[in-house]
Amino acid sequence: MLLHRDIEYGVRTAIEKAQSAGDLPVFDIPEIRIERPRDLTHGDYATASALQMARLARMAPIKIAHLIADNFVVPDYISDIDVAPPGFINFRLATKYVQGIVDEILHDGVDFGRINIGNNKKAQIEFVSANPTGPITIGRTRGGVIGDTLARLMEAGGYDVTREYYYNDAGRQIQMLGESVQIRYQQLLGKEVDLTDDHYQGQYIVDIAQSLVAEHGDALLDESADYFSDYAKARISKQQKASLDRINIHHDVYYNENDLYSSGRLQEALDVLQENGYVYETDDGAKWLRTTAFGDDKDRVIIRSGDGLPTYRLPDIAYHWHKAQRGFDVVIDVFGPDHHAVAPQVLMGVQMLGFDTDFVHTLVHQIVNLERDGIQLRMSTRRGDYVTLDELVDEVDSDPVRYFMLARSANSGVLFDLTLAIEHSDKNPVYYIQNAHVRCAGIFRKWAEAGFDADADDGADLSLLTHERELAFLRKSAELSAVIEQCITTFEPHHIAFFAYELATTFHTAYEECRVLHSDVPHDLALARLRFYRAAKTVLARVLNLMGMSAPEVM
RNA sequence: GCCCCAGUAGCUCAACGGAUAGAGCAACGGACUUCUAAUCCGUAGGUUGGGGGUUCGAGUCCCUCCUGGGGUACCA
Repeated sequence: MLLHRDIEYGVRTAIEKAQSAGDLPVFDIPEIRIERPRDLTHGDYATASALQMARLARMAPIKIAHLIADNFVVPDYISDIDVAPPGFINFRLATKYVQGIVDEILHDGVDFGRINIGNNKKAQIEFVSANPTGPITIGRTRGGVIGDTLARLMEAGGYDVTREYYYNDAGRQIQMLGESVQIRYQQLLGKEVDLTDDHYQGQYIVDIAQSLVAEHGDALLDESADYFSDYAKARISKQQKASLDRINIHHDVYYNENDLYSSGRLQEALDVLQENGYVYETDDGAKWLRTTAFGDDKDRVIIRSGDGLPTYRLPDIAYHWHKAQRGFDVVIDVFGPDHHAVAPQVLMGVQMLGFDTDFVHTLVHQIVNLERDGIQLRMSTRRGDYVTLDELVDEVDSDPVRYFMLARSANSGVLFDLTLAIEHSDKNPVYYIQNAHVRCAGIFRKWAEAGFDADADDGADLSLLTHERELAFLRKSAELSAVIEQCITTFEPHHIAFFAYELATTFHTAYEECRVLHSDVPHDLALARLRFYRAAKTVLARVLNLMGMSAPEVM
């Protein structure tokens, strides 16, 4: 249950009651925000709504706060309500309720924290969408982690989520890919040909050419560049999927750009744009989209002058047009900083086609830099001098990649510390968090080794869980639903990473003082605590899973 | 030039217009015959880039300037 929603409802009802009794003047009640105060002395939940309403009510905020508190019907999960100057209202959870969170966790298991704000609405998240012209880079990796984590969170929030990858298998870049492989192939067979600056320079192109030589010898010398591009993109795409699999990222739909051509959808989009009067042609034969009508700086070319081929914008517009037609309630595009400028233009195009684009949210993230031993690595995407996802996973493993790519606001850059990421110590948040789960597992191992029944904690007396630190962990656990909600409504999945760390901190402090297998712990208390650690293990695993990370039994 | 992002503790970063701006690392001082010290407890550290404004209340909103990063293709 989302307690803050329930409290919000209670506050609203209290205000309405005070209004109808004539104690408060009648006004439209503004949005009531229930917060989780940082300071424990301010309770578990708090609201500043009395302060916000002071002007509307033309009354002192402290007086309004008291009226709300007096009219608030106290649910059984709340033990205390305080009014604090200048007009805050603080709510404290009842200890019995907090103890009962153990049962709630064990009952819900891997679904703990699940909420139904999505109501099974259809959501589509497009992420990674790297061109099949090279390996997945660390920049794309970040988009992948952000997109996949948001997908997991939205599933936990009751959405029907489709993970989609726009597979760019047409156009000039693919042409360049084919030529690059062809030239390398010819070079390997002794021909004197050279790459131009527009071609792909990476070693992986040579590797692909070498495979072709190994398989076919010189039999492909008369093949067109298309042959080479078809081969290369299939092979690169397969490798991209394998790379993403290493960090637990999988897509439900690969949407091929080529399909936009073969289905006629691209032509249809162009026709409708023309019918709607948003396209004009210049003397050189280029066709322009009148994006200035929607506030753009200048109009944009959608059909090139020389060969009459579409620029990337037209298929992008046709693709998003199709997204609008496919009936998604919400569409999220996860883009890197190199694509952020294009996004508005695409949405303008969709609007020109007659669709409202409010259902689309563009989530732009900033770049990733690497540092090792405190020294930042210099990378340049041009010349193929970049670090790939595979190299990163080879060096630091999957879990640190997932965590560090996530644990920053998308608006901030990530400075990925390669030295820290592989460090097995409390300095490394990845191990700090996972170790909490390992410590739980350790208790159950020792319990079994001591010869006790594995399920001895069934029906344990949870009212014995009175240690402040145990209760603090349970309070923190109960915040998971609100964190999931926050991540979804703000499109900011990084909050779950910070929550995971906070959860681990409250765990470790409890673990320090609340022993199970210790001679001076009474048997009843030991059973209650075993129950507690069973719940803790469940929550920790749940949160790690939401982040796409593993929950190890031993480290 | 224009657009986007950032500027918060020595460093890396949080903070849904609210209470004394928080964590981690680094620094300093403590705690292991322990269910894993891969941990815990404590101390210190700030004019939230500058200047205006809105508000009962601004790191957060508005204007302006400065600095850094990214983008500004008939490539995607």
